[in-house]
Amino acid sequence: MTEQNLTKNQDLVLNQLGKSKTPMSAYDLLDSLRDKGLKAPLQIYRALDKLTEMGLAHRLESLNAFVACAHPNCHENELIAFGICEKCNKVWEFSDDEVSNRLDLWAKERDFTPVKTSLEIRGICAKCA
Amino acid sequence: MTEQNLTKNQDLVLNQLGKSKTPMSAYDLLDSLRDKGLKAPLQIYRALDKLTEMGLAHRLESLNAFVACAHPNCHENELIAFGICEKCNKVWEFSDDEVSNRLDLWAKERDFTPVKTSLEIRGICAKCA
DNA sequence: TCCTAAATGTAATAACATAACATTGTTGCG
DNA sequence: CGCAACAATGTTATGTTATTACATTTAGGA
Repeated sequence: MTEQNLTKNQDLVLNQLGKSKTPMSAYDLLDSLRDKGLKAPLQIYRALDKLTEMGLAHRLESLNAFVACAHPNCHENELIAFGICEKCNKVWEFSDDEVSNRLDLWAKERDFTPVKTSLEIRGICAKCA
Repeated sequence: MTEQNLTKNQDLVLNQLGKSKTPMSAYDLLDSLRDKGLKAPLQIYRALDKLTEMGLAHRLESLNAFVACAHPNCHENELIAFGICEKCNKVWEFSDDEVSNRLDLWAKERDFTPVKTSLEIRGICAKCA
């Protein structure tokens, strides 16, 4: 079970992320959750830290923003890639074993121990083209 | 020839990046270049924009920092990947056709038009292990 | 219960990035 | 040459993202 007990703030943040069709920054989240009593960035960042640690949310490095995991039961350790439409801001989450393998190989050849990989394809989606 | 004529600020920034063994943030660069007359963040950011556009420098999204291109004559359009040691901060720049192909395939299948892809493996290098 | 670890609340500040606008430099063309 | 057009620069102010520090509260186990 991935749905371990979330704390109040974590639950608020994850829910808000889940409702959004596009990535939200920490400050977007803060604005949406003010009426739920959240007042400071740190409350958001702390929740996001835990959620990303648990694999329930992901950080998009190239946007400084966050999304709820599209596959809440996904294996935490595999490489997750994102396609991001720069027009409509929608995000596609995917993974590709071939890609994972090639990157693992690169790492093995150099005795490099991967901790966290980010792979983000920014572009224009079919609908927006 | 990739070494088109750089402007004064671009040249200063690229040189400074080239000297550094590790990525530098825009503000790191600003601090290093104050004695050369640079005073404002925007001067740095503008130079970096052009340099990355030309492929002479790269932005590391997961660090909000920049490096000089390791292969100044590299083809601009191919996918560039980075290994980043979280201990010593060294960066390895590489590319992998297999990975590129898989990502191209993903995009083609969805009529997604890639604009810029970032691929960053953060971890611990052999020396730091 | 009592202790500990985790989570929370709050204020202040640090780090990263851009907007707006005035000025200067460069290029090419009539 | 002289002017137009555009690129680059300089400067101030401001916007956005993220963390430090420290006090307080909560939840769960011995």
